Amino acid sequence: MNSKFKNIHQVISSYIEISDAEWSYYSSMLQLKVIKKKRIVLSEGNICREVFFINKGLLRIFFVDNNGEEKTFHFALENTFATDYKSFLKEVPSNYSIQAMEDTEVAVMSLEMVQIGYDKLKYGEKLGRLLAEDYFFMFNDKIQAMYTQTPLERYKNLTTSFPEIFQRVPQHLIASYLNISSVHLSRLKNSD
Amino acid sequence: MNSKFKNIHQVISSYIEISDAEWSYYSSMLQLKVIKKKRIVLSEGNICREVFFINKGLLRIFFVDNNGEEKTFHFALENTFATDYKSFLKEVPSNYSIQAMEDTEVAVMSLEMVQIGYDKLKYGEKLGRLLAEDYFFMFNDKIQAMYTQTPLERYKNLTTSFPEIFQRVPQHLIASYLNISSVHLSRLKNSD
DNA sequence: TTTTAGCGATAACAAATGTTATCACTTTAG
DNA sequence: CTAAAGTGATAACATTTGTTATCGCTAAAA
Repeated sequence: MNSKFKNIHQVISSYIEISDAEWSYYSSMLQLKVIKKKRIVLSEGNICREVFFINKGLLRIFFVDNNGEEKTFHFALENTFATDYKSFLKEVPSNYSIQAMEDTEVAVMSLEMVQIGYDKLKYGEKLGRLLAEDYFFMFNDKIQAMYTQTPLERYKNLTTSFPEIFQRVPQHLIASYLNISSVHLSRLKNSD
Repeated sequence: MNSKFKNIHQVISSYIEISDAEWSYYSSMLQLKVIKKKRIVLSEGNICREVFFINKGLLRIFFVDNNGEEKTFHFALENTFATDYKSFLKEVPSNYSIQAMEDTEVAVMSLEMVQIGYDKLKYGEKLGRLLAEDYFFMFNDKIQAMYTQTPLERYKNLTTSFPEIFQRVPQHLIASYLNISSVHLSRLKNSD
């Protein structure tokens, strides 16, 4: 069993039962890649052909608004998946770009591999369902936070739920993630 | 075949293959209900025990922010599902309330019924996956709209994508759905 | 090493949005 | 039918947030 895929094995095992035989069959389709810092692995307008599982490092998912400004949609951390799920599954052009914020080691899955998972793994469809549900819940919480919290509250929550982020990405990207200007974030930080 | 469940049958059939035998078995677990206008069918803090499929009418999903003000999260229309999916699946207290905006006819599914679907229907897990994916995509679009569009743009999009809404729900609820004050929405409307 | 580009704080000002109050009009409840 | 509650427009004002510009500092590139 390739130790490089230990993390993704653990995560998948937390969702479904998967036998060693199944895993050795399935994980043989995984590809390990290292993405250099600042490298863009998906550009807006292209079809997203890969799901990245992050072993180490940090990916940033962003899109460009009507004024041509980048908005950071999500920071994808270790042991989570990163992709444009819609573009990937439906094979339509993506609205998103994905960029490495650090040298990042990922396990890569293709669409073919995911579909083989649905068809051939005993609990493949269930895995797909549970993952979609979990990411759905995550988005749900994000929307609720956008509705109910002020930028200052969102900032404070971030400092408690993920303090390392401030060491790992520049502040103006955090501002864009919070959907406020960098000047405003600086003000909020230094005013209480 | 009960004609009251024709709509939900069509929607499910658009996701998966389901035989007549399977459907007559499965649909026998459905319950038809009529919800009177203004009636609240889920209150914040309670566990959501039902998924509603809307035959006719309109449900409003909302939560209460830190200042005690209602925020309208979603308007659920004919031929769509409405629930707090997280509360329902995980059996945890809900952050949401659900209220009928009109006399509303729904087909009701229990958690037990949904789980039987996963286990017993040939493509039950696949149905669950595809539904979770679709609602995930919907939330994804909603987040992107919140990041990239001004309130005026969101308002205009609503007028084109769902014009009837303005006849069916009061404007101040639309304002809360757009996440702006009712005064501000009134201004936007009457200023260009 | 020496530039150059990126980053974050700050000030001054502008624009967007919220708050409160009032009013006319409708719908609903008794 | 009548009173009460709900609804939407509007004005005046307050607050939040964005924009532009500047500056010093640091990190990256030549």
